[in-house]
Amino acid sequence: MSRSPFECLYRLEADGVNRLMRLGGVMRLIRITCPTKQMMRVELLQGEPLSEEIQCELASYVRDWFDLERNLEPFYRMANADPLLSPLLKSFYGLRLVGIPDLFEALCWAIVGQQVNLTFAYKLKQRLTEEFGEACEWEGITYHAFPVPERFRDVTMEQLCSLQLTKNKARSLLEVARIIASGELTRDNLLALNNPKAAEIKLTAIRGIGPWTAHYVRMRCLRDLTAFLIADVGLHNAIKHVAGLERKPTIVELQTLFAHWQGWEAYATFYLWRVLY
DNA sequence: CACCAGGACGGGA
DNA sequence: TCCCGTCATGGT
Repeated sequence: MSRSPFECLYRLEADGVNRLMRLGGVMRLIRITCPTKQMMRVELLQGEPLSEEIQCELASYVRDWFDLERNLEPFYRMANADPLLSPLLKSFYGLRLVGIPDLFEALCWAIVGQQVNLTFAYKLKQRLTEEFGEACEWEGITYHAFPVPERFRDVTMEQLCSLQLTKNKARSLLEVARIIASGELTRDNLLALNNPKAAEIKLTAIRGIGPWTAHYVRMRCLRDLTAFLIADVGLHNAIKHVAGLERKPTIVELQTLFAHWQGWEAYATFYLWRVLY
């Protein structure tokens, strides 16, 4: 969670994380801590108590966010026997693939992250969030939530470009907002396809969404662990670093590696990314 | 000023 | 289908 100091959608504080999120149509501020290694506590920081139904919704969001239902033993068995991954287990044992359960947020994050360094990508996300998202203040800190797609109905390309998005990014963000707001594209639809390739085809049909973005969304939102970011510059650099190479790996070398990670490509990628920060 | 960054697209072979 | 030039914009 501490990966980026520029993260604007949650705040780390005293061994826990605070986050503003929409629950049952209302913005609520929640806090998550781990009192013991076996327990995660989710509490409400302000407002009326949650109904039982909304409590369940929140619980399932948190389970999804941190991939809590996943049995990682098979991954660790595979990684232990892998020369590239086994050293990572010592440092990151227990790390789960942090998700982005909201499809619109995941797509936007991937779009702003295309071909720019992460520092700048975080800035773009922050500008979008502060400009169009909801916010609340608690104990002197302002918390922000990522905007909902409906918020972009009357937003123009020029507005987005003034936040330093490129024209292509502005255009595809507005298009994504439109088709999600209209119900044309939903996370449940993509999951119901129950077919990674079909989901990829559906996503890449959108202008501005290429293979990298589609796999990124499969990995972070649809929780498809076979997603592989073969063209990801960050992954290339991570492998170069871990393997002690003088150059970045070739596509063929990457294909060989991914072949060894069958079924856990996304976790391997997520663990490798960690060495960069 | 050059090169890089968690790419996408379109034209041509 | 595959390769390659081009676009685009802040960081370092």
